[in-house]
Amino acid sequence: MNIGDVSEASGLPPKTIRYYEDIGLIRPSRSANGYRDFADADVHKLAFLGRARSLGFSIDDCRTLLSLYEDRSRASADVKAVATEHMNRIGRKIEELAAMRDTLGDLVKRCKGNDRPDCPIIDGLSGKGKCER
Amino acid sequence: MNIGDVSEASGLPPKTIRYYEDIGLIRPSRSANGYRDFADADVHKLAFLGRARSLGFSIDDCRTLLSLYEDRSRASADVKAVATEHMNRIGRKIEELAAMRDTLGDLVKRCKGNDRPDCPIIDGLSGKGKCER
DNA sequence: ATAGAGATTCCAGCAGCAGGAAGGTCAAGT
DNA sequence: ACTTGACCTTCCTGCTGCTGGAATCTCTAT
Repeated sequence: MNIGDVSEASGLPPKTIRYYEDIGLIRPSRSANGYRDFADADVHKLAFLGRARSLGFSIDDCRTLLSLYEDRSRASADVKAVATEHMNRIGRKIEELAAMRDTLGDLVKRCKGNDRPDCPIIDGLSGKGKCER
Repeated sequence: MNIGDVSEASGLPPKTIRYYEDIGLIRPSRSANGYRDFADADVHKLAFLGRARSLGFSIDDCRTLLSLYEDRSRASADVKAVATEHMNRIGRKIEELAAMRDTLGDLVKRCKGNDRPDCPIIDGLSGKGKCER
Protein backbone atom coordinates (compact mmCIF):
# COMPACT_ATOMS: atom_id res chain seq x y z
CA MET A 1 0.00 0.00 0.00
CA ASN A 2 1.28 3.42 -0.95
CA ILE A 3 1.10 6.44 1.28
CA GLY A 4 -1.89 7.93 -0.55
CA ASP A 5 -4.06 4.89 0.05
CA VAL A 6 -2.96 4.73 3.65
CA SER A 7 -3.84 8.36 4.02
CA GLU A 8 -7.36 7.60 2.79
CA ALA A 9 -7.66 4.56 4.98
CA SER A 10 -6.34 6.12 8.15
CA GLY A 11 -7.65 9.62 7.69
CA LEU A 12 -4.22 11.12 8.27
CA PRO A 13 -2.51 13.39 5.74
CA PRO A 14 0.57 11.98 3.99
CA LYS A 15 2.69 14.66 5.61
CA THR A 16 1.63 13.51 9.03
CA ILE A 17 2.31 9.91 8.18
CA ARG A 18 5.83 10.74 7.02
CA TYR A 19 6.32 12.76 10.15
CA TYR A 20 5.22 9.84 12.30
CA GLU A 21 7.76 7.67 10.58
CA ASP A 22 10.37 10.36 11.08
CA ILE A 23 9.88 10.40 14.82
CA GLY A 24 9.75 6.64 14.98
CA LEU A 25 6.09 5.96 15.66
CA ILE A 26 5.83 3.65 12.67
CA ARG A 27 8.37 1.81 10.56
CA PRO A 28 6.88 0.95 7.18
CA SER A 29 9.01 -1.10 4.83
CA ARG A 30 10.16 0.15 1.45
CA SER A 31 9.47 -1.08 -2.04
CA ALA A 32 12.23 -1.44 -4.62
CA ASN A 33 11.41 2.01 -6.01
CA GLY A 34 11.96 3.65 -2.65
CA TYR A 35 8.27 4.18 -1.96
CA ARG A 36 7.01 3.35 1.48
CA ASP A 37 5.14 0.07 1.52
CA PHE A 38 2.57 -0.04 4.30
CA ALA A 39 1.25 -3.25 5.79
CA ASP A 40 -2.20 -3.52 7.33
CA ALA A 41 -0.63 -3.36 10.75
CA ASP A 42 0.79 0.06 9.90
CA VAL A 43 -2.63 1.27 8.84
CA HIS A 44 -4.10 0.06 12.10
CA LYS A 45 -1.42 1.80 14.06
CA LEU A 46 -1.99 5.02 12.16
CA ALA A 47 -5.73 4.89 12.76
CA PHE A 48 -4.97 4.23 16.41
CA LEU A 49 -2.70 7.24 16.48
CA GLY A 50 -5.31 9.36 14.80
CA ARG A 51 -7.87 8.52 17.45
CA ALA A 52 -5.43 9.03 20.29
CA ARG A 53 -4.41 12.40 18.89
CA SER A 54 -8.01 13.44 18.43
CA LEU A 55 -8.51 12.75 22.12
CA GLY A 56 -5.70 15.16 22.81
CA PHE A 57 -2.95 12.72 23.77
CA SER A 58 0.51 14.14 23.20
CA ILE A 59 2.88 12.45 20.80
CA ASP A 60 4.77 11.19 23.79
CA ASP A 61 1.63 9.70 25.28
CA CYS A 62 0.92 8.16 21.90
CA ARG A 63 4.30 6.53 21.92
CA THR A 64 3.49 4.97 25.27
CA LEU A 65 -0.01 3.99 24.23
CA LEU A 66 1.28 2.45 21.04
CA SER A 67 3.73 0.30 22.92
CA LEU A 68 0.93 -0.78 25.24
CA TYR A 69 -1.24 -1.42 22.22
CA GLU A 70 1.39 -3.70 20.80
CA ASP A 71 2.16 -5.41 24.06
CA ARG A 72 -0.38 -8.20 24.29
CA SER A 73 0.48 -8.86 27.90
CA ARG A 74 0.18 -5.31 29.18
CA ALA A 75 -1.78 -4.66 32.32
CA SER A 76 -4.88 -2.59 31.71
CA ALA A 77 -3.86 -0.61 34.79
CA ASP A 78 -0.93 0.82 32.86
CA VAL A 79 -3.19 2.06 30.11
CA LYS A 80 -5.65 3.42 32.59
CA ALA A 81 -2.92 5.37 34.36
CA VAL A 82 -1.91 7.14 31.16
CA ALA A 83 -5.49 7.89 30.22
CA THR A 84 -6.42 9.07 33.68
CA GLU A 85 -3.54 11.45 33.93
CA HIS A 86 -4.32 12.87 30.53
CA MET A 87 -7.93 13.25 31.53
CA ASN A 88 -6.91 15.15 34.61
CA ARG A 89 -4.69 17.41 32.56
CA ILE A 90 -7.64 18.15 30.34
CA GLY A 91 -9.74 18.85 33.38
CA ARG A 92 -7.22 21.35 34.68
CA LYS A 93 -7.02 22.99 31.29
CA ILE A 94 -10.76 23.35 31.23
CA GLU A 95 -10.74 24.98 34.65
CA GLU A 96 -8.12 27.38 33.49
CA LEU A 97 -10.03 28.31 30.38
CA ALA A 98 -13.26 28.61 32.30
CA ALA A 99 -11.61 31.06 34.68
CA MET A 100 -10.46 33.13 31.73
CA ARG A 101 -13.87 33.00 30.18
CA ASP A 102 -15.52 34.09 33.40
CA THR A 103 -13.18 37.02 33.85
CA LEU A 104 -13.66 38.00 30.24
CA GLY A 105 -17.39 37.56 30.52
CA ASP A 106 -17.49 39.91 33.45
CA LEU A 107 -15.47 42.56 31.64
CA VAL A 108 -17.47 42.19 28.46
CA LYS A 109 -20.73 42.43 30.32
CA ARG A 110 -19.67 45.65 31.95
CA CYS A 111 -18.57 47.20 28.66
CA LYS A 112 -21.27 49.19 26.96
CA GLY A 113 -19.83 48.55 23.53
CA ASN A 114 -20.73 51.90 22.06
CA ASP A 115 -18.91 54.80 20.37
CA ARG A 116 -17.59 56.18 23.62
CA PRO A 117 -13.96 55.58 24.61
CA ASP A 118 -14.51 54.57 28.23
CA CYS A 119 -14.11 50.84 28.45
CA PRO A 120 -14.05 48.56 31.48
CA ILE A 121 -12.18 45.94 29.47
CA ILE A 122 -9.26 48.23 28.76
CA ASP A 123 -9.42 49.45 32.33
CA GLY A 124 -9.31 45.91 33.61
CA LEU A 125 -6.31 45.05 31.47
CA SER A 126 -4.64 48.25 32.62
CA GLY A 127 -4.99 47.17 36.21
CA LYS A 128 -7.39 49.97 36.96
CA GLY A 129 -10.47 47.86 37.38
CA LYS A 130 -10.78 44.37 38.74
CA CYS A 131 -9.34 41.74 36.47
CA GLU A 132 -8.08 38.94 38.66
CA ARG A 133 -7.47 35.34 37.92
CA MET B 1 14.84 51.68 34.28
CA ASN B 2 16.77 48.61 33.29
CA ILE B 3 15.20 45.42 32.07
CA GLY B 4 15.63 43.64 35.40
CA ASP B 5 13.64 46.20 37.30
CA VAL B 6 10.99 46.25 34.63
CA SER B 7 10.82 42.50 34.84
CA GLU B 8 10.13 42.78 38.56
CA ALA B 9 7.62 45.55 38.08
CA SER B 10 5.71 43.95 35.24
CA GLY B 11 6.03 40.35 36.26
CA LEU B 12 7.34 39.37 32.84
CA PRO B 13 10.69 37.61 32.36
CA PRO B 14 13.43 39.63 30.65
CA LYS B 15 13.39 37.18 27.76
CA THR B 16 9.76 37.87 27.15
CA ILE B 17 10.29 41.62 27.32
CA ARG B 18 13.06 41.44 24.75
CA TYR B 19 10.87 39.27 22.59
CA TYR B 20 8.04 41.78 22.80
CA GLU B 21 10.40 44.47 21.64
CA ASP B 22 11.59 42.19 18.87
CA ILE B 23 8.11 41.77 17.49
CA GLY B 24 7.35 45.44 17.88
CA LEU B 25 4.94 45.45 20.81
CA ILE B 26 7.07 47.94 22.70
CA ARG B 27 9.83 50.34 21.71
CA PRO B 28 11.94 51.22 24.74
CA SER B 29 14.68 53.78 24.21
CA ARG B 30 18.35 53.02 24.74
CA SER B 31 20.87 54.43 27.15
CA ALA B 32 24.34 55.46 26.04
CA ASN B 33 25.70 52.07 27.08
CA GLY B 34 23.30 50.23 24.84
CA TYR B 35 21.05 49.08 27.65
CA ARG B 36 17.32 49.35 27.14
CA ASP B 37 15.92 52.28 29.06
CA PHE B 38 12.29 51.76 29.96
CA ALA B 39 9.90 54.58 30.70
CA ASP B 40 6.91 54.19 32.98
CA ALA B 41 4.68 53.98 29.94
CA ASP B 42 6.61 50.91 28.79
CA VAL B 43 6.13 49.27 32.15
CA HIS B 44 2.41 49.96 31.99
CA LYS B 45 2.21 48.50 28.52
CA LEU B 46 4.08 45.40 29.63
CA ALA B 47 1.81 44.89 32.60
CA PHE B 48 -1.13 45.35 30.25
CA LEU B 49 0.33 42.73 27.94
CA GLY B 50 0.91 40.38 30.82
CA ARG B 51 -2.73 40.58 31.85
CA ALA B 52 -3.99 40.23 28.31
CA ARG B 53 -1.78 37.19 27.76
CA SER B 54 -2.89 35.65 31.02
CA LEU B 55 -6.44 35.92 29.75
CA GLY B 56 -5.36 33.93 26.73
CA PHE B 57 -5.30 36.68 24.12
CA SER B 58 -2.98 35.89 21.24
CA ILE B 59 -0.04 38.13 20.51
CA ASP B 60 -1.94 39.41 17.54
CA ASP B 61 -4.95 40.24 19.71
CA CYS B 62 -2.55 41.93 22.09
CA ARG B 63 -1.26 44.07 19.30
CA THR B 64 -4.79 45.20 18.55
CA LEU B 65 -5.66 45.69 22.20
CA LEU B 66 -2.52 47.68 22.76
CA SER B 67 -3.33 50.02 19.92
CA LEU B 68 -6.83 50.45 21.35
CA TYR B 69 -5.30 50.98 24.77
CA GLU B 70 -3.17 53.77 23.39
CA ASP B 71 -5.93 55.30 21.31
CA ARG B 72 -7.74 57.62 23.67
CA SER B 73 -10.57 58.07 21.23
CA ARG B 74 -11.29 54.41 20.55
CA ALA B 75 -14.85 53.19 20.64
CA SER B 76 -15.46 50.74 23.44
CA ALA B 77 -17.36 48.67 20.88
CA ASP B 78 -14.08 47.90 19.13
CA VAL B 79 -12.57 46.58 22.31
CA LYS B 80 -15.68 44.62 23.12
CA ALA B 81 -15.63 42.98 19.71
CA VAL B 82 -12.10 41.67 20.20
CA ALA B 83 -12.85 40.47 23.70
CA THR B 84 -16.11 38.84 22.74
CA GLU B 85 -14.62 36.92 19.87
CA HIS B 86 -11.80 35.71 22.06
CA MET B 87 -14.29 34.68 24.69
CA ASN B 88 -16.21 32.69 22.13
CA ARG B 89 -13.03 31.00 20.96
CA ILE B 90 -12.36 30.01 24.55
CA GLY B 91 -15.89 28.71 24.84
CA ARG B 92 -15.45 26.53 21.79
CA LYS B 93 -12.14 25.25 23.09
CA ILE B 94 -13.77 24.33 26.34
CA GLU B 95 -16.49 22.42 24.52
CA GLU B 96 -13.88 20.57 22.55
CA LEU B 97 -11.91 19.64 25.64
CA ALA B 98 -15.05 18.67 27.51
CA ALA B 99 -15.95 16.28 24.70
CA MET B 100 -12.52 14.70 24.92
CA ARG B 101 -12.79 14.46 28.66
CA ASP B 102 -16.17 12.82 28.43
CA THR B 103 -15.02 10.25 25.93
CA LEU B 104 -11.96 9.55 28.00
CA GLY B 105 -14.00 9.40 31.15
CA ASP B 106 -16.23 6.79 29.61
CA LEU B 107 -13.31 4.66 28.49
CA VAL B 108 -11.52 5.03 31.80
CA LYS B 109 -14.61 4.13 33.72
CA ARG B 110 -15.04 0.97 31.72
CA CYS B 111 -11.43 -0.08 32.21
CA LYS B 112 -10.89 -2.29 35.20
CA GLY B 113 -7.34 -1.11 35.67
CA ASN B 114 -5.96 -4.41 36.87
CA ASP B 115 -3.18 -6.84 35.85
CA ARG B 116 -5.17 -8.29 33.00
CA PRO B 117 -4.45 -7.25 29.42
CA ASP B 118 -8.01 -6.69 28.23
CA CYS B 119 -8.59 -2.96 28.11
CA PRO B 120 -11.56 -0.99 26.78
CA ILE B 121 -9.34 2.05 26.37
CA ILE B 122 -7.01 0.31 23.96
CA ASP B 123 -10.01 -1.27 22.27
CA GLY B 124 -11.62 2.12 21.88
CA LEU B 125 -8.51 3.62 20.37
CA SER B 126 -8.21 0.61 18.08
CA GLY B 127 -11.67 1.26 16.74
CA LYS B 128 -13.02 -1.93 18.23
CA GLY B 129 -15.13 -0.36 20.91
CA LYS B 130 -17.02 2.87 20.84
CA CYS B 131 -14.81 5.91 20.91
CA GLU B 132 -16.58 8.63 19.00
CA ARG B 133 -16.11 12.33 19.03
C1' DA C 1 7.26 10.11 -26.08
C1' DT C 2 4.85 12.68 -23.01
C1' DA C 3 1.66 14.20 -19.67
C1' DG C 4 -0.10 13.96 -15.15
C1' DA C 5 -0.50 11.90 -10.81
C1' DG C 6 1.80 10.50 -7.04
C1' DA C 7 6.04 9.49 -4.64
C1' DT C 8 10.58 11.07 -2.54
C1' DT C 9 13.73 14.33 0.24
C1' DC C 10 14.85 18.54 2.44
C1' DC C 11 14.09 23.26 4.13
C1' DA C 12 11.30 26.83 6.19
C1' DG C 13 7.75 28.45 9.19
C1' DC C 14 3.71 28.78 12.52
C1' DA C 15 3.31 30.57 18.41
C1' DG C 16 5.57 32.27 22.13
C1' DC C 17 8.81 32.13 24.20
C1' DA C 18 13.16 29.53 27.12
C1' DG C 19 17.96 28.16 27.49
C1' DG C 20 22.56 28.97 26.70
C1' DA C 21 26.92 30.88 24.70
C1' DA C 22 30.04 34.77 24.05
C1' DG C 23 30.85 39.08 25.22
C1' DG C 24 30.26 44.21 27.14
C1' DT C 25 29.23 47.14 31.45
C1' DC C 26 28.60 48.69 36.05
C1' DA C 27 29.07 49.09 41.18
C1' DA C 28 31.31 47.47 45.18
C1' DG C 29 35.15 45.72 47.73
C1' DT C 30 40.10 45.20 48.38
C1' DA D 1 43.88 50.13 40.14
C1' DC D 2 41.94 45.75 39.91
C1' DT D 3 38.96 42.08 40.43
C1' DT D 4 34.63 39.97 41.27
C1' DG D 5 30.02 39.24 40.33
C1' DA D 6 25.71 40.75 38.81
C1' DC D 7 23.66 42.58 35.18
C1' DC D 8 23.16 43.73 30.34
C1' DT D 9 23.71 42.76 25.19
C1' DT D 10 23.09 39.84 20.76
C1' DC D 11 22.60 35.59 18.37
C1' DC D 12 21.41 30.77 17.80
C1' DT D 13 18.86 26.60 18.99
C1' DG D 14 14.86 24.08 20.49
C1' DC D 15 10.24 23.10 21.99
C1' DT D 16 5.01 20.87 19.67
C1' DG D 17 3.03 18.86 15.74
C1' DC D 18 2.69 19.37 12.01
C1' DT D 19 1.99 22.12 7.03
C1' DG D 20 3.51 24.15 2.71
C1' DG D 21 6.62 24.35 -0.93
C1' DA D 22 10.64 23.28 -4.04
C1' DA D 23 13.27 20.13 -6.65
C1' DT D 24 13.44 15.68 -8.16
C1' DC D 25 11.99 10.66 -9.05
C1' DT D 26 8.58 6.91 -10.68
C1' DC D 27 4.54 5.03 -12.43
C1' DT D 28 0.62 4.73 -15.60
C1' DA D 29 -1.98 5.84 -19.58
C1' DT D 30 -2.33 7.62 -24.03
